[in-house]
Amino acid sequence: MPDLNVGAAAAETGWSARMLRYLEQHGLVTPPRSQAGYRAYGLPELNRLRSLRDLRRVFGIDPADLVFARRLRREPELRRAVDSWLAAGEDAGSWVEWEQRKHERLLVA
Amino acid sequence: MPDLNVGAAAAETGWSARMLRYLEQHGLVTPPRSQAGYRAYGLPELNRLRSLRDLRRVFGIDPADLVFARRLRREPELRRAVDSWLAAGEDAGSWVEWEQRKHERLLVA
DNA sequence: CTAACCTTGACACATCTATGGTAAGGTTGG
DNA sequence: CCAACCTTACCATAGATGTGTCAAGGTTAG
Repeated sequence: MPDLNVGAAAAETGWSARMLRYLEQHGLVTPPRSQAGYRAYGLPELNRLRSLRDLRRVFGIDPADLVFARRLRREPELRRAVDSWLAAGEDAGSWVEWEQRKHERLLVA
Repeated sequence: MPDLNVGAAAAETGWSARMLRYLEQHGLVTPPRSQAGYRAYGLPELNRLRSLRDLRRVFGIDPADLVFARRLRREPELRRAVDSWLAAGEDAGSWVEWEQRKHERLLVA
């Protein structure tokens, strides 16, 4: 099976040609180009498009989420910051939070 | 220092009272409530609000990003799916992709 | 009791996202 | 050479997000 142009790839994967260009613009699926500049979707890109569609259907995630998830894995500082921020929120009732709060507890009670 | 009401916490952290309620609505900073239902921001919440402000300033992330990052760490299936989808995209020029593409390469060339 | 808080809920609005369409022009295959 | 693709670059728009403000009513401190 040869590479597909944007229209054929759209028909094949259930996206619109417009969205294929949109996804490329955001770096999510970037097919190589023919010499004339035509997008050439091969097996890797087609699989990527299909699984992206599944991700959306199953988990309800949108392209912006993927873009952010990519930032998380490309920027270790961001990842660490976000991760520790979230971790601090999961410890409701933890020892640290209890220690931090007990003063106010006394004052409020 | 006793707990702060929403207005005082806003003044203290640089957010607006409106945004504090908004952040609570999305589960990002959820202070305990007084008996009358007043939000009571203690040290943990104030720190959380300040660091959230820093996260935004330094990395340009918005609340929606945090909400999604929280989904990533709470839903292992989602995390695995997103992670492997992204991993598949980072291997431009990898062996797997080269293997997958060489057929089309031949046909297109 | 009153002023100054707080509560929820609603309306408003700018901005961004996701998507479609359309126009002007290049490429390709019969 | 012509039909049917493709390209980029716009304009439009429905829905979501982020934020302010206001109204009707409860709470609290002096």
